[in-house]
Amino acid sequence: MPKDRAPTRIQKKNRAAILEAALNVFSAHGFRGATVDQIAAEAGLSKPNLLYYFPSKEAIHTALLSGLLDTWLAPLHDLDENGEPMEEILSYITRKLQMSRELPRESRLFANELVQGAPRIHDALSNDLKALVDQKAAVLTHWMDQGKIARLHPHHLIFSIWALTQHYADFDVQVRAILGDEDPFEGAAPFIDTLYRKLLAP
Amino acid sequence: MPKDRAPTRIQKKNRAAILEAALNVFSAHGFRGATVDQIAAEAGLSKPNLLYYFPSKEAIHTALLSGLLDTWLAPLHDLDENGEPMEEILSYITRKLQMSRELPRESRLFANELVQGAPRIHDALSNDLKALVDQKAAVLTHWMDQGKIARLHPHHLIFSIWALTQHYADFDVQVRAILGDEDPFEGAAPFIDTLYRKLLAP
DNA sequence: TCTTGATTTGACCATCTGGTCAAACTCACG
DNA sequence: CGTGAGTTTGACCAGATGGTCAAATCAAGA
Repeated sequence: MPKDRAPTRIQKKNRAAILEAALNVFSAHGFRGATVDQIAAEAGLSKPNLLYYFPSKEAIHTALLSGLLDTWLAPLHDLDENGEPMEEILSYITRKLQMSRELPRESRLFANELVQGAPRIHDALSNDLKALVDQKAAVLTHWMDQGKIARLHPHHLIFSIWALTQHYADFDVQVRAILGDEDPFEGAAPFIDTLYRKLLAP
Repeated sequence: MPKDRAPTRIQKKNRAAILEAALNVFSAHGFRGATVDQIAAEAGLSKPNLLYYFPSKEAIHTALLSGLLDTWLAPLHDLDENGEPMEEILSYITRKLQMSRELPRESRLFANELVQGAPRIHDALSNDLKALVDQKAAVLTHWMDQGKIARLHPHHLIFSIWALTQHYADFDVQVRAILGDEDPFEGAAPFIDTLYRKLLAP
């Protein structure tokens, strides 16, 4: 393990390669289904070499998740209470759907973790995530009080956005098996947009 | 392995116990994350004894999935083209949400399989499931043509129902971490009902 | 009760897996 | 170019895991 100085060129390159490989492998097989050998091979390193950069399989997983959590929650973070309600929400939805298209591995990484009971990120859920969602739920409620959007359970409104957008990344195989050649997102974008325009109309 | 005669009392009991245990373990850890020892222990059998009833771990998984697929798709199957459109759809949604509440293990079993690319049920998706969905999509389209419900992309309408209802089973930990003590389904049922009433109103 | 097939198990095996370690190699810089 | 820190690896290990097998035990019908 290198000293705690500034990371060298090689360290930066290899750490990045490992995290990239780990994202591929963990998102495709889950934590237990992934093997260190597989990640090492995909990163172009030997297993001992990989373990020179991260002390354990768990450490890679943790680094990956915590590094991506911010990215993953950024769109919700950006929901601006001073913006135009309808526009803010629809733009949040658009960004989330875009992330499902462009970052499906990240979506499946979290999906894998959550569906198995989130053993490694339970704390982040009950603390950071809950706080963020509660705060944004308050913003939504405020907009409802003002009559800017229809009155709905704010938490379930947020859940519905997550469910509808992430479905296309998480269950990609199923969606594609059913749609055949049709591009899922081509139809999903207008469908979801229509759905929320109707749902939120005051 | 017993002969292919009618199963004995003991065979029935043990096969059922194994499938029940396997449902617990596979739904909580995914295929690779589950171990035969764990399933055997949960079924109250020794590992060799379990392998006397099923030839391999994979065989248990396959038996479980194919045995549950019908149950899982029954509500969609029951969508009646001769029924009242709005009522049919809302009752389908209600049944799906109820299944999320009452059969969360089954939901997570399929979620685990799907999120990891459905390596073991890919065929069922592209054949049976696709056929069923296409057929029901045609029914929905017919109702739209008649002006009984709003015109929407029928496949995405079905996806949205799956996403919104199964979200509560598959991502249960997350939902509960955010809602705290509040019962998720208490709020989910009216939210989803309202959503589809607004969405489908012609 | 006896017999035969069904059931159960302890012991065992090959392979996989996460992780270690000392030795070898490479790189940057004085 | 020499040197010390940084990097890489072959060999190895302990425990987990899926699966096998012969022998022992059990159950039910003749």
